Amino acid sequence: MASAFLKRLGLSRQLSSFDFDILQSLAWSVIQVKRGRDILSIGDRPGFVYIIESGWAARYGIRRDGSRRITGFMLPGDFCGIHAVTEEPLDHAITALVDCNVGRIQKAEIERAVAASSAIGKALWRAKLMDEAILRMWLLNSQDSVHSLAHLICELYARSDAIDEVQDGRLLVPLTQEQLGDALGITPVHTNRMMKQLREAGLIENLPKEIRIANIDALRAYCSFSPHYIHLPERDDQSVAQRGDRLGVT
Amino acid sequence: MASAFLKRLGLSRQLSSFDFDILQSLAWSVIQVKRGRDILSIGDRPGFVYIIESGWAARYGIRRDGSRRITGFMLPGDFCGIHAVTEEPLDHAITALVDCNVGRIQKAEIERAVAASSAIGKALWRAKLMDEAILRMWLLNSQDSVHSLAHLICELYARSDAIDEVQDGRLLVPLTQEQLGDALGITPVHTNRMMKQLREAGLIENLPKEIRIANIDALRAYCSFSPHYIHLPERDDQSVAQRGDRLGVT
DNA sequence: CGCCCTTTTGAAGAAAATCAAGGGCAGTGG
DNA sequence: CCACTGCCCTTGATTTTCTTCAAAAGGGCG
Repeated sequence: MASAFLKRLGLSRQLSSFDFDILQSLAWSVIQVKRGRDILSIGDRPGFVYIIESGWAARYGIRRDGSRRITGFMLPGDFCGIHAVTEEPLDHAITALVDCNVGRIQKAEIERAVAASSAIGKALWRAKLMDEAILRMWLLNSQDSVHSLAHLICELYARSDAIDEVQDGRLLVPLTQEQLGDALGITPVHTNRMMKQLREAGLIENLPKEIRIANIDALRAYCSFSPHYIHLPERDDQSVAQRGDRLGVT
Repeated sequence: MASAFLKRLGLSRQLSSFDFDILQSLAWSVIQVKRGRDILSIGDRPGFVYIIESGWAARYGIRRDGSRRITGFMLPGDFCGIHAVTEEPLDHAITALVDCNVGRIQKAEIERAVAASSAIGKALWRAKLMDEAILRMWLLNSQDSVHSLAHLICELYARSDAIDEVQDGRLLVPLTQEQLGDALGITPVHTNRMMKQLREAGLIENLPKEIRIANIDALRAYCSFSPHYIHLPERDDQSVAQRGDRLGVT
């Protein structure tokens, strides 16, 4: 079974080895999705749950005027299509922001796993509640663009960190300014200016399609980011010392 | 058991009389919450699931600058505190927008019901997915204030309609302009001006603490509202004729 | 009656969108 | 190898949208 999915659900630390055995017994397959292609489209009734194995994807909707709004990012281990339990057609689309490997598990397999272990059901709930908490935070945080941008970067850092995709305190965000703007609800031009502000404040470094965050603590302080709402095991609780060692800090 | 909750979960039309029997056997109590009081506060680990029996409530968060952002409305039958399954503290608060009667059911009771019937578990999933769909729509729709406001009113109309709180095609929204503004992320002053625009366009009538929508179809057309995303049985599918009769339309 | 809350309106200022143009870099093809 | 092309980033100038500050009017209630 998909390793990213196992890792993601396992983050809750509520799964037993029995639960992992069940998850590993699920039949799954992998598809490759090129950057810019949709993984799921509006109106789909997939029958599968899709899991990002590698790459970044996003949920989005299109407005009346044709503009796109990204309503959430999907990192490795995140899944979509779980709405299939309700038989409803999807009300938004999912697109690959970079080339992705995407795992698929049939809905019936998921239902089998949930029936076999209430802990797995709870882990799925927990992941869904995290999506919801992030959505609420995007709304709460949509006041001024610079801080929104900083907060979004902190979110992506925290989520990447949870799945061990942060190296030496540095995260590469493989997104264009247009993609970030679509997530913040601002224009690419304005996104650029806000990036410049963060850059000149010494909070991020950025190159084309890359943002580097060297000093996450400063960035967090800048936008009052507190990772609790994401409900993921925060590394800095138990291993801030480790990371400090790696960075040669303190 | 709480009648509003039964009605709400029953909207999915996937519950059998067996399921309703289970729900009705759940032990519950009712508390009264005055307008302006919190039902749940940030950091709470409630142990109960709370259900609005009557009145309107809202989820909200407080920003660094002290301003409030409403991230969702709760109408009769809607519930909160279900996050308790994950043992996480609440990351936002719930407040009564008007005087409310609120039912409480112990978490363990809910878990018993879910264990006894997968249909009940699915109904809870469905309700959560509706919350999420609404959050996504708030983000998608946050482009220009007039249309956002119109869209929000359409949402509240659709949700009220689903629980039979629309009379003769007219809905009374018992919210102040400040409360609406907190939900849209705009100032009360600007909310007022946007209301004026809708009023002068003949789309709504409003008095202090009341918005009347006489012609919902015109309002929906104005902001391109389509109720599908709410995933509630739309009345206009099966009973448009009925409502038309009541209104004397067609 | 007087107070508080809500609504309403005006005027000035800030934030973001829009319009427009130029530059860097990678990949493609001659 | 180099020119061309497309995509992304960057910057400036103007306009629109929303906020902020200020003030006043209406209604309900002790």
